[in-house]
Amino acid sequence: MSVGHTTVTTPPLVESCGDGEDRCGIREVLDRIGDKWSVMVVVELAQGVRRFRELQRAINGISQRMLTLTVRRLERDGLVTRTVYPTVPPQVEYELTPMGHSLTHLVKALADWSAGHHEAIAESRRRWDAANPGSHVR
Amino acid sequence: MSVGHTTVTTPPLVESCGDGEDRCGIREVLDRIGDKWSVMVVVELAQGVRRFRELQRAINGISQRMLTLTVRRLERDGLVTRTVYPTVPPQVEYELTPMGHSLTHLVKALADWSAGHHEAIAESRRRWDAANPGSHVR
DNA sequence: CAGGATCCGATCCGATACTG
DNA sequence: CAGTATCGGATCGGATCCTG
Repeated sequence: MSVGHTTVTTPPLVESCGDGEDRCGIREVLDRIGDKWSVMVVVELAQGVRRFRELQRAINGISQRMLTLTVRRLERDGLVTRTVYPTVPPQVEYELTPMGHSLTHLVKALADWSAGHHEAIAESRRRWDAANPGSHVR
Repeated sequence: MSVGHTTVTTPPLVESCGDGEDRCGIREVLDRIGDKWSVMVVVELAQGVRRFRELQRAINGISQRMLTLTVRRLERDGLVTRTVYPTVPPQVEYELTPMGHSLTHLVKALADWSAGHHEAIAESRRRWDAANPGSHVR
């Protein structure tokens, strides 16, 4: 029990964060899955092997360019394999690696937290926006 | 066991993702904590109440402007409370709300996954970059 | 101390056109 | 089908100056 005037402080969430060098490595993940499309690709590939066009059709709104960039970066990071079959027309299959699959647990946790709080967040935003009309924040 | 020529497909990771409307709500979280500084602020505030300058000193490299914007958005979403003491000079304290604290679990999971895979990712990148010299990806 | 306002370069991303 | 290449608008974020 903390008594008296001492400041209540919980132990660090992670070793050393907040430094510009990202020692805790969180930024590294966020730079990969924090972008606009990576999570969607991971979610889709979590259901099985997919071809390029299949991915594009499944992920509403993604452009050809962004899908290419996204799967390439996921491949570079070892989260996705890219298999080219020398047929005509060409056929390319994408699949999660074991590391990619381990990431789906995190994505699931993300989705669960979202589902559990997005209503409270929306409500908070409504109140804040009503209390701060014409704010540049948002 | 799946036998024969049927495609192996695992059940959906989340209900309905991949649509432009983000029904699974993942984007909502990512739009908040996926930016450059929010996670760092949450990590710092997970340790206790902080004043504006304390946050800025703790988070290496963050500009005044971005700290302001970041805490304002966190406040708007109901993850952080902002308490102004009408003293001179002014004193403003930031603190995680219960919802903000619940988010730290997710951040912890993020940090753990990062720590467990960042070496494998770095290695994968080295190999990919060596195999794809002069690529525009990255 | 805790910001608000402004300027401006960097990056992201969509649209479009072209290719093996 | 599965890309690559290029252009341009929008957004992000840093630097700087100013204020109660």
